[in-house]
Amino acid sequence: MLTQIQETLKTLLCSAVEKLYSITMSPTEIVTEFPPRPELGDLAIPVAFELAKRLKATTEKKVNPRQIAEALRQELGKVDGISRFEIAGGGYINAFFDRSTFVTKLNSDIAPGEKFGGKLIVEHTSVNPNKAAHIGHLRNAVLGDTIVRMLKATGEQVEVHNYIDNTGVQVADVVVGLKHIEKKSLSELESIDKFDYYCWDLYARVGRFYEEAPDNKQLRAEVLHALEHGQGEVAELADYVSTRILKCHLKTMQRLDITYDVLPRESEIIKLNFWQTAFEKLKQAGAIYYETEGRNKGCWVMRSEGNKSESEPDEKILVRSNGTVTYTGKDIAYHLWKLGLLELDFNYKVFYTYPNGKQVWITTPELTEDRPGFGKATAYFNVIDVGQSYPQHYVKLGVKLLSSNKQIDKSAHLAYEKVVLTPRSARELGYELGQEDAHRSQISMSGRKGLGVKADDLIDKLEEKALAGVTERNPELPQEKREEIAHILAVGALRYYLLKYTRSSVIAFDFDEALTFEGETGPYIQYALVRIAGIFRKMADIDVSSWLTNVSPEKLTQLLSMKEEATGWDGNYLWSLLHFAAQLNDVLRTAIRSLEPTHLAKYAYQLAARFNEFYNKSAGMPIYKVVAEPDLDKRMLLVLIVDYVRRQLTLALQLLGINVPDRM
RNA sequence: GCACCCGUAGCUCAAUGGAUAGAGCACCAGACUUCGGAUCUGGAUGUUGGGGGUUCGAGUCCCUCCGGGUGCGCCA
Repeated sequence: MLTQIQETLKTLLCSAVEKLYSITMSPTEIVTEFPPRPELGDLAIPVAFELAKRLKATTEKKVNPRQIAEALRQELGKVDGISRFEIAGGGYINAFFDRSTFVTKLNSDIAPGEKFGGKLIVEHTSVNPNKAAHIGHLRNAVLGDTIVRMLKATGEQVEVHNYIDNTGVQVADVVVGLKHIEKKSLSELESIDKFDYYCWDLYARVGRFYEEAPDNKQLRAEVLHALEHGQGEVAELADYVSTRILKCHLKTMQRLDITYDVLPRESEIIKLNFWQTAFEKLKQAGAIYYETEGRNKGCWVMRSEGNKSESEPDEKILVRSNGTVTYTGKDIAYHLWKLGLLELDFNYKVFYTYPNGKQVWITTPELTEDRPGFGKATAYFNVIDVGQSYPQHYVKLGVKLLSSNKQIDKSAHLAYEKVVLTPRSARELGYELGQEDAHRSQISMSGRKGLGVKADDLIDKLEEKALAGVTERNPELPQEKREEIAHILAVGALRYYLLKYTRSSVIAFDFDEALTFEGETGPYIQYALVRIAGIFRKMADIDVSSWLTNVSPEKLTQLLSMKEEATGWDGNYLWSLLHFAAQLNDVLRTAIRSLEPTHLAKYAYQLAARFNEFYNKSAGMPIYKVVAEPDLDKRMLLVLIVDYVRRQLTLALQLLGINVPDRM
């Protein structure tokens, strides 16, 4: 309903603006906001400020925004669903809704906004398959997964990729460790439990191994060389490592309800010569240059136009002087494929089946019959840490140079900042701080050093703590049920923790903060819904909808605006709660526009806080006792409000990938 | 040296160029014969790092300085 009113007003204002000022605006250009205080109205439109600016620019005349607002108000006249307009402040047009109409038309549907259209590819997680995932990887996966949920909710077709760099240095290093430090054969690996943890430690040992003797690093080059050809014992070992670790990662992410559609591997990109085709296309399009002199002599490079200085042209090497292709080169080839610009396709096979039956596909070197139809997207979104902005810039530049499709321009690098450790959390992990680190406020996690909070460890701790709380409060529930609830709470706590920060904010990981269930946390929001569930357990067979069709608009309006001294009933207060609950769709649009799930997370928390406040209004003076309210109309309205809050809040949490228990 | 990000309450963080800059944590004091206290109410904390500019309006945009982080690989 709220969204409908917004769209109606925007459209009407566009024609009013056209008529009065001969200025053409599109509805999307008209901004609406919610007034800071409810007395000011239900919707504020600052369009008069914008018009004053434009009029000044074209006619040189200064016009008072208030006059413009007043004229627009006259032109709008009477609008359905709006009881009146007021001009406020410097020139806001504030709309007051017809409350009874609004209440009868409440719905919890996500209204599709401006669609991207076609298929969108979201790539996230993409952890090197050589060790256990840590908390930083979780930030990536949770961000990506939430974006996926948001886009799908608005009706977009989304394909989820998790890119697997199975032939890179990191996998090679673990292979060096297995072969030269542990001296393990392939058959001996099978019996190792928690293989990702085992490799976590081994990887750190390899780092030290390289430092012990400079010659040891030669071993890495040998392994990498073997991986290039993709055959032999070393290649088999590497394939075993990356495949088994990948399974570990999938299971870890599955704990947080994160799944993928397809797992493209670097080995197949190499084997199928994606780069060769991409290379030819880039050359034909004049997108890359062969350097004949200078420090990059003998290399093929891509230049970033308009952003180069005399001394150091801004460019990225795609082909080295020895003829080998860089990672960025391969990434460009992969992205050309993503967008259907390569005329080549992978072979696929099913890699893993989730408990709900959903299948994940992986690319494979064998020829297969299956053509699941991956790729050929209109735009891509890459969730990759901010440190890779430079190569990501060239990836986008590359694909744009090879396509005239404007939609591709909407593709984006969803850059996010790292998760780092506070010195305290590093010590809690048993890490001895060196002299340099001791002064720092934050300490980077490092796979090479084996320093980091492993994802599964953290989830275990959260579940353990949640279980203790659930058991304390619900001792009568069977163990299995309590564990199920504890899991839901743990996921809620973790996902909210990772989403409450904006992407550009560095998260300084702290165990106490991550493990709390009080205050601004996921379980706080879940708790509000558990309380609501409690209310409805006591009101099983209530029929609000038939009441709603029979109650008079006058009565509804009265209930939602009157203030009773005797009982404390405040209709305006209830209206503002309802109004806030109706803002979900608006918030979702903001979150998608900015590709910033934080907006949604903060909103969910605020809505839960509003409800908890409402719930506690019964303290001291029993004002809004839903179950015990003696007056039928009042009781029905309270049920309606609580039910609406429940629907909207549940939806908001679903978008964040957080489930709701009925008890906790 | 060049580029990007950050700097907001004691701490951790919010705030599509809009109305009186907000939350959580921590601290203190409170909350009914509970629709569940993982909750709520109250307390007080701010020259939004400094300075200049743009405009009806700046935490937000521009310039500059200070402080912190990251990138600027023929690594991935």
